Amino acid sequence: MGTTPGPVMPITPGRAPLPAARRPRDAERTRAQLLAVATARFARNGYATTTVRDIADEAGVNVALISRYFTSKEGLFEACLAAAVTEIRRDSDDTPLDRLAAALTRRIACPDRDGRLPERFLLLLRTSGDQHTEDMRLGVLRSISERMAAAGPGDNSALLRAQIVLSAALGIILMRGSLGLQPLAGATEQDLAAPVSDLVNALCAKGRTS
Amino acid sequence: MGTTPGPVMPITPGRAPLPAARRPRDAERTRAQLLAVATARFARNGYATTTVRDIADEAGVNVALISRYFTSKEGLFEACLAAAVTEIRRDSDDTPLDRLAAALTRRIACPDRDGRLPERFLLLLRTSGDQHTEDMRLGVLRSISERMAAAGPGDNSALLRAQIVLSAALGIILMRGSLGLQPLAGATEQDLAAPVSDLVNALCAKGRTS
DNA sequence: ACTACTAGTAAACACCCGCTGACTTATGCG
DNA sequence: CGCATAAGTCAGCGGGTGTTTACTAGTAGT
Repeated sequence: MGTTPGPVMPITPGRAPLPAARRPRDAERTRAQLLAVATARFARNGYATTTVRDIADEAGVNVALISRYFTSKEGLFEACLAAAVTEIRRDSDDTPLDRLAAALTRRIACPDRDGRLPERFLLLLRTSGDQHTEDMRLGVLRSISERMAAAGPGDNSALLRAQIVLSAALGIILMRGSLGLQPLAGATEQDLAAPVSDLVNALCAKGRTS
Repeated sequence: MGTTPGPVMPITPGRAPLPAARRPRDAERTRAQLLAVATARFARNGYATTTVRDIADEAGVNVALISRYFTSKEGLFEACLAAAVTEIRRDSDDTPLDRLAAALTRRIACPDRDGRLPERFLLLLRTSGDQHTEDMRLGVLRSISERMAAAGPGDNSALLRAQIVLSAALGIILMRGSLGLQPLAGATEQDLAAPVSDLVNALCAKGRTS
């Protein structure tokens, strides 16, 4: 805009005059930023509502870079979902089965320092209409519920019960993050601990009633 | 689909040649049909994804009638949500509190003859961005959860627990109707009865553990 | 310093969306 | 019948969407 093309700052052109770690032209960085912004907006507002211009503007880059880096809006969504799925899978495998209730509570209550955990799960509930992303979504939900089913007794209804618990968790996340129903939306991890524990025990515990 | 009122049959133009009670030009009927189709599509595919032309085509009428009868697409959505809310409120008031688990199971399992019950609840999870519809949504969720809270003991956490049960129910409906996760999606009312009963008892029953 | 290459930009394209105004057709009433 | 009115249709408008093409500007290799 106002930066004339003339030699304004005659600093030594050899090395970087900036303090440190400032690369104004970093493809990986902008790519990652695009991914982060898109994930947040897709999770919060859904696929169809979110526009590529909004994403690009918030990321501070040009719209065309979305098509360049991710082929299309749908490609960007797929990349977001893929990243979320691998992260969910990773810390799902790290969770010991006997700590299931506590882990679930933590996921629901968004205890992560950057608050990005429930965002990933919210993204699982968003759809772009593409079949490939639908398969990814179903795949991770299936494997999580299968792992949860292993925590309880070997009933033939164990998987069904695990999926009900998973549905409950996602429902709570949706209610808190997207609908904002009070007092559920404002409940802390401590508030949620006992009820969620009751829920998990009633459906998945080894010594459940029925 | 096949009943086009085109000039195919040159019957006597004086009176209605059709058997009986068939009025091709009925404002209330087309209005109701528009509402039914819109509710189904909004619930299944969301607000932004659904186009007014799709709705009009499926209803078999012209697009302009949506603006005529409901002012705008958002007005149509609001009408759909209002109808769903009153219906939900009505049969929520008819449900005795001690039958809560059974009633919830029935709502989840879609036992209605026309299969429209979970559709209404699914609509509660869709948003158009308008504040007025947001208030309607939150209002019905709040009153339902308050009524459910009255079923259990008078804890200060009763409302929170009731909202968790409600979130679980909506999560299950979403998982069954929109995601299609098996075996949950294919579970019958009988399959769901015991797990849902356990869930409700663990969170809302008078003699619960914690 | 010159050049090849890549990150990033600007502008426009083609399309689809919700909506509208003028028009056509059927119904009800005198 | 004649006609006023409501029900329904048609074609097109602005506007916003995702995407592309042509361009500029930094950066690394020699």
